[in-house]
Amino acid sequence: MSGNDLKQEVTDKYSLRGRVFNRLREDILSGKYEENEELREVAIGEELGVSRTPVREAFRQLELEGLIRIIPNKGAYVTGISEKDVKDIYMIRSRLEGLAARWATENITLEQLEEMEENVYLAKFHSEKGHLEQLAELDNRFHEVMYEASGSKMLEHQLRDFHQYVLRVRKKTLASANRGPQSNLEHEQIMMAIKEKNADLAEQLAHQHMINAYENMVKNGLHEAYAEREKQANIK
Amino acid sequence: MSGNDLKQEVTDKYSLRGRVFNRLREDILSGKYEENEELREVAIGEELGVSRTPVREAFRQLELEGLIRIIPNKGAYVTGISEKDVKDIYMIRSRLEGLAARWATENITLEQLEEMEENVYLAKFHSEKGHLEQLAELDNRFHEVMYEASGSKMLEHQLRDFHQYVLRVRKKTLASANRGPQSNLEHEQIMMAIKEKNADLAEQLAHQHMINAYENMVKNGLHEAYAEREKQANIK
DNA sequence: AAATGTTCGATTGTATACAATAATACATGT
DNA sequence: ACATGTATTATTGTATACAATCGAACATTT
Repeated sequence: MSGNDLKQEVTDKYSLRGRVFNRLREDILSGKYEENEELREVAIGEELGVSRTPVREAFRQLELEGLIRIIPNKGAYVTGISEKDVKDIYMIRSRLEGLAARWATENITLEQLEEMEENVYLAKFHSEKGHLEQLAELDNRFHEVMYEASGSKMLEHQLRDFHQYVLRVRKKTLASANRGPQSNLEHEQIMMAIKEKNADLAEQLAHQHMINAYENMVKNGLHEAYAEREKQANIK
Repeated sequence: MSGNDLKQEVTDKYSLRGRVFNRLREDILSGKYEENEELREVAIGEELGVSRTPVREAFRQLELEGLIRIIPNKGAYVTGISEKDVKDIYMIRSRLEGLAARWATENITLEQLEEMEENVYLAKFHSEKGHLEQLAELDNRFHEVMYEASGSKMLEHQLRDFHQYVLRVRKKTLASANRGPQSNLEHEQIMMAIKEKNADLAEQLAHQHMINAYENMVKNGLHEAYAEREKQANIK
């Protein structure tokens, strides 16, 4: 590896700590633990059949990932993500996706470009057939390829981080069936700009693509999802 | 606190783990431990008078901060930051600084704006007197205020992370005395754009400001600093 | 009854003991 | 001499024991 990441991945999948970390992350992102829920070291340890040590170490990492908040001598609590945070992330991402598109224009390999083209083509097919799952998968993959093509581990990592982080919110809003075709059309335009080596246009399009995605999310009830959450929290 | 950070700060300064973390971070950033140096748990523990447990937990956090790399069952190694990484970070920062300037334009308070004005004024004074240290301090502070004024904890945290990260490189390059006045002039322009509520201009200026800072760094021997480092590594 | 101590249990923080792993040096066989 | 296997040792990984801290319930005082 030539350059080092700003943030390191947790690659150690097979140590107990790694397993605890991955499991907890998944459970938090999937919503198994709800916001502000307290995580107790022994309870988690017993559930996964390990002692407190690896659990504690996993906690420390989850804290830096922003998934839990540790109050010294008190406890670990699942963090929430506010409506404004979501907006901020999308706006930040819009800038960085633009940069990724620019760099991809400069550095993309033939294979990567071909995968992009195929992606757009396949998405068009699944879109017509109404295959939402495949469409979501292709959407993710399109962005992944662009990140890789950017040739910047640094940027790639940042964007992946953000992407994962907002996954929590995606689950709260409706899967928007009607955004599929439009989103794919935008992918196609980005891909074409990259292919034609028009970095300025690629950046601009990728930037707007993310803003459109956010606005679609708002339209599909981001605010309502939060209001609902508020209400339920008050009941308890 | 309304919104949560994407990445949490390590606030726990008074636990042993917090102290180990902060100490190690400082030592790595200051260059006490060189690139690829192995950090042994017992050795660090003895040096700071603590057992392995808090050291290990600090290690796990430093890994996610990207300052060390842990290879399972093997060891913890101080990570380097490549020449390309530095460039990437500056380019990413340029985008995000631009966004921060935009949001600052929308959200800045009177107090914050006044601090910016005072900052620029003071910097002009110290620049004429050749007070490099105060100038560097004011430079940092200018950006800090802008981050705060952006009103986005998310963005603020990202930018602070990047800023800290490149501090390691700053030490390798010369302090550029002649950039001072130009940099402050750019600050003034950014401040004026914010004051006049011209968000587009503020974003554009802040963006360019960071690119200029990077190019100045290159001119002042970033590449040479790396070449020198290569050479020394080969000798060993 | 309200405010203030106080005790006790639960939980986190740290140290230490033990297990697993990896690297090194050495021995052995070809 | 080279390759391969093996013992040794240093180091990390995990479990557990003990200390410190916090909070809730109860007791005490006014």
